[in-house]
Amino acid sequence: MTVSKTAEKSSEKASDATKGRKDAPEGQSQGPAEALQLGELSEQLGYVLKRAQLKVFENFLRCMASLQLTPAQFSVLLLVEKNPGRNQTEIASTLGILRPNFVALLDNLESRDLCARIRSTNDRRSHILVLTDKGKAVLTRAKKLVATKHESRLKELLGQSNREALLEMLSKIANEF
Amino acid sequence: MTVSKTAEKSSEKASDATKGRKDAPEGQSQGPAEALQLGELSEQLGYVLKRAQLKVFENFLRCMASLQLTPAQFSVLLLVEKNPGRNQTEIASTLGILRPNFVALLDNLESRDLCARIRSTNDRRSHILVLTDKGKAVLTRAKKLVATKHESRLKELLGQSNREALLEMLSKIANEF
DNA sequence: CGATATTTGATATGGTCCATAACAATTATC
DNA sequence: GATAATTGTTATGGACCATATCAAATATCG
Repeated sequence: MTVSKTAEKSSEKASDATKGRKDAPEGQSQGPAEALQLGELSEQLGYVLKRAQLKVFENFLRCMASLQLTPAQFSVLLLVEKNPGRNQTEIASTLGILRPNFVALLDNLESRDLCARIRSTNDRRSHILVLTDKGKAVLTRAKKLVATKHESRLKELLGQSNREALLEMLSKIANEF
Repeated sequence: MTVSKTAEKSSEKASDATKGRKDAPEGQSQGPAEALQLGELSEQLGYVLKRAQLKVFENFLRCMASLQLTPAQFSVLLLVEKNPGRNQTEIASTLGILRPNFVALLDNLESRDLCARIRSTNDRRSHILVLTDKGKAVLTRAKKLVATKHESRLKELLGQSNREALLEMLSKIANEF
């Protein structure tokens, strides 16, 4: 597995296909070469899954470039909007983020005035999370960008019914594997 | 998005569902609470994709515990077996691994006598990669483990035809998104 | 041929994300 | 009221990813 993000950044130059290539000079085999055979790799769920995930995140970042939102940040905003009044531990753990790592993420959102921590009066240890007005506005714009530029691309690529089937299968894997 | 691996390590203890919970004590709303609403998050391709990917890798590592092979290492062995005589740059770039990062990965495999670097006689800059006998044997066992414990679980979960459809869609995303 | 550019493997380095331990403040438990 | 547990936080280390740079070897081209 392991698929870096650089992978195919247009590349070309080393893959000119027609380089200076003498015809079988020495003993060492120097066949037509060029493209490698992926073989069983293309049947490995993990390999394909990871490659797809990287591509999707890459595309997501491009779509959100104007709002400067990462997938993680977007998911936090979405979850806080849907579940107002929850504290950091609840939001973080739902997203699978460990509390220590959630601090810097929140610091960022708060410094940009997208999200606010409010000391709970019930339990003065915890911080209630809420979206600021700016946060709500940004999230609204973000949703539109995702819908029109990101998720729409999926439908275009797979078709509506396939898209739903894909999401369902992935959810099943995420929850029951 | 962002889904850590710790996420649900059996957890339970804070989610006892029936803790000491007085009935609406003060002004601050303290409803039944408990489970958060994922909302639109569960419809986000990136979110579900990442969660599924983490689960699959997690399961892969468990299945390969006896052989101590990571997804990345397994993919290298598979690709070297299928494409003997290729150098580091070719193998690495096919997997989307940058050459600098490929060095340590190979060092590991070579130190375990699974893979060997051979100076090419054609081009003495490059290292031809080959599997050692032990590498071939380990890879054979690894394939069996993956087939019987890992990929088999997919069929069990989704069914054969769905599994194929899933791989096809993921490949499409990986290649055309 | 010989000077220059390119390629290959490697090192060093920094960034990001993930995971654990530990702490102060607060709250729960007994 | 003493002890345990929880919350947010800091510090820290590991894994992975990306860039710049290097020496050795090769390719390119005048």
